[in-house]
Amino acid sequence: MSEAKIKNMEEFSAASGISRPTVSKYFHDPESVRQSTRERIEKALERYDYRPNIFAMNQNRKLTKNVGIVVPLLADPYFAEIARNLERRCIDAGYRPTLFSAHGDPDLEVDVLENLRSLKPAGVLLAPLGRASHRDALAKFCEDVPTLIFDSSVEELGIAFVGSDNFQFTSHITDYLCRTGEPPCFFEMKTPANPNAHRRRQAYLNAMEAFGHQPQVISIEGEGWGFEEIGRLGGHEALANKEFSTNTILCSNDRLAIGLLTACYEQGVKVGRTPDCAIRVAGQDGHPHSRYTCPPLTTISHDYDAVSKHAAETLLAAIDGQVSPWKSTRLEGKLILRASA
Amino acid sequence: MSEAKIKNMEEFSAASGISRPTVSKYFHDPESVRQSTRERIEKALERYDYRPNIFAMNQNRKLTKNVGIVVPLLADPYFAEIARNLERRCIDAGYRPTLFSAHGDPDLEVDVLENLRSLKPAGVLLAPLGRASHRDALAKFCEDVPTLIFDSSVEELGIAFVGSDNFQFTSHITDYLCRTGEPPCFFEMKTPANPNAHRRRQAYLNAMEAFGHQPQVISIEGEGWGFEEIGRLGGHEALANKEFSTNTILCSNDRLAIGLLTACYEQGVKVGRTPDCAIRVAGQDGHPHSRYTCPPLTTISHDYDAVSKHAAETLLAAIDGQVSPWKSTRLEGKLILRASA
DNA sequence: AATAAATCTTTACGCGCGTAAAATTTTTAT
DNA sequence: ATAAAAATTTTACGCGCGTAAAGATTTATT
Repeated sequence: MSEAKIKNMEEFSAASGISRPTVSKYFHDPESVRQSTRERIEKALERYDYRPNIFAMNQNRKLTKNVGIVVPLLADPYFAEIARNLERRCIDAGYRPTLFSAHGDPDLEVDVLENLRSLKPAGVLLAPLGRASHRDALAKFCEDVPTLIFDSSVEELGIAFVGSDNFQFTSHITDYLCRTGEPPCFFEMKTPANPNAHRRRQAYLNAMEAFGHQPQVISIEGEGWGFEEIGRLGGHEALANKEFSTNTILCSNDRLAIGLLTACYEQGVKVGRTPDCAIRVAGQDGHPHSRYTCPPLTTISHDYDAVSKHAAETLLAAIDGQVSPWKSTRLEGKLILRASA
Repeated sequence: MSEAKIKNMEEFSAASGISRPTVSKYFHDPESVRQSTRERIEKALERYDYRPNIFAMNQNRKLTKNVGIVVPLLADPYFAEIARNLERRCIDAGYRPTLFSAHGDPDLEVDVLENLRSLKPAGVLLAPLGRASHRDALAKFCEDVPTLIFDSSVEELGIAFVGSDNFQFTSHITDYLCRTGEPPCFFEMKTPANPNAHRRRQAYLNAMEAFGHQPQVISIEGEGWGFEEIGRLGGHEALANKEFSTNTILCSNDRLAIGLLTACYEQGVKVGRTPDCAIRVAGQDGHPHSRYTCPPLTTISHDYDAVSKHAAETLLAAIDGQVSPWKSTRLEGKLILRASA
């Protein structure tokens, strides 16, 4: 394939017959050079597999092509999935995404952002930890780097927020549950990591009132990001104490529901919507795993594609100079009916 | 906190009263300068929050402090978990890890490695896709960059291999299953993505022979990395055709087992080790999710900590110049007894 | 205290590329 | 064909730091 080794842009420009500044311009944006020039460069690119030194590039460019993607917990397949989606969109747009996880730790979140700074990113897609985040550090970061907040909003930080409409989520699934059986009680963490949880509780209360039903919220103890275990332990306790006033339980999120399902199993409580079942359980998020619980989990799913598309497009537009006032976009979810409720 | 802004090492060296080359030396390795010098630098570091420009550093250093961590599928919590572990160890050792996922796609795997090259990494921790990997591209990469292969080995590539002892895994759990009930049949993918699967099948066959039992392997169709769905569909088919010759099923891995459990549920087949259950199901891997299946999954778990510790230490030692011949290390797993078998 | 060894300072160059300015060439418009 | 506009080439400098070499200083050794 390739002939003699090219070690820098100087040599490549000689080999391609195009001056170095023009070659540099080409690598910055291939569309910025005349078509005949572009063709000559690309022909040379096929002969020699030269690629500009990324460190030298980034050192001098005012604006790099780096994009940071930061999620609270990469071990959660929900975030892994959305991160994958965002990553692809950035690459396709000619950027270099780098993936970071706060691993559920607010201090680490700050560390990650601090490290990100040194990459001089053109922009950052950030899903904050939420309640536990060090708000001031996030705010300072957002001032310095164009940052789009997704998944869970922290006030009006960054250039915009893109996420799901938690009110619609909970209203919609509460409505479904009310129409198909006993009205649900609401199963949640007392001190949730994520502000979306509060919206969901409120939406549940609103919906129940609108339907003329008596709401019941079961708030369980537990700290951190081990939601399944928290749901399992809380579920055991709630079941043992017969805290559920109805046979239908709407969980604040799918991971909590997964833990609750395990607790139900361990207590011999049969879950499902058939007559032989004792209770119905539903989740919220459309977690990648929700299809494979036993019973498969009825849930309301994020529109992964739409959220990540909107998030990536908004950030990249802002990077390209499109200034617009801070805006919050919340997309609707889709009900996924399965055997659990 | 910080006083006047420092914008480069020149200014910082002036502020700290230490010459720039010595400061440079300090940032390369703080231990390489006299203690009194180190203290003066670190005192200045507290006053001014200067950090060397990472691009300028990497441009000139023969060896960067970058380490790549590449996994086949980050959306799989098993890999997310081990990646997190490796990441931490690299950071603690003073390196800058960057996380990559091939997202189950061999072409992407090559792209990732190609991109990694431009980061001039001091070393790479690579869990290859396996069977589908473009072997030649991996081999070429391993020649150019110190690469430690983990999780699943591809011949004798890289500086070493660290993973789990699949023979021990399967022998051990097969032994357990034989001692506690009917001997198991083996549930696997016909064309597994991962070479470990072949070892496990072979170990199953060996173990069954050693125990004097008739082995039975059920190889199901399915391509790609959607193991749960493959296991579910294959499970449905095997159940419908009554292919299982015994009431005990050992799955090649936990994700397959999770899918099989879902199939069992959907067919009304009760899983567990109590008398009222129709079959027992066991997995292999100690997948983070295996605790929360219904019933919770009996499995044999990787020693996550030991594997990542050994992997990171081996790579970092090699980076530090410790040359040693290629070596394969396979660590034993621990049986985790739960309700499913 | 004298010598050797280790460390630091000074000086200087190079890495690979971005980018600015002026001169030149090519393309487009009139 | 000619002028104007657009693109390219030439020339030159700078980015922030690594690193080498020679000399000066500090520390360790006897």
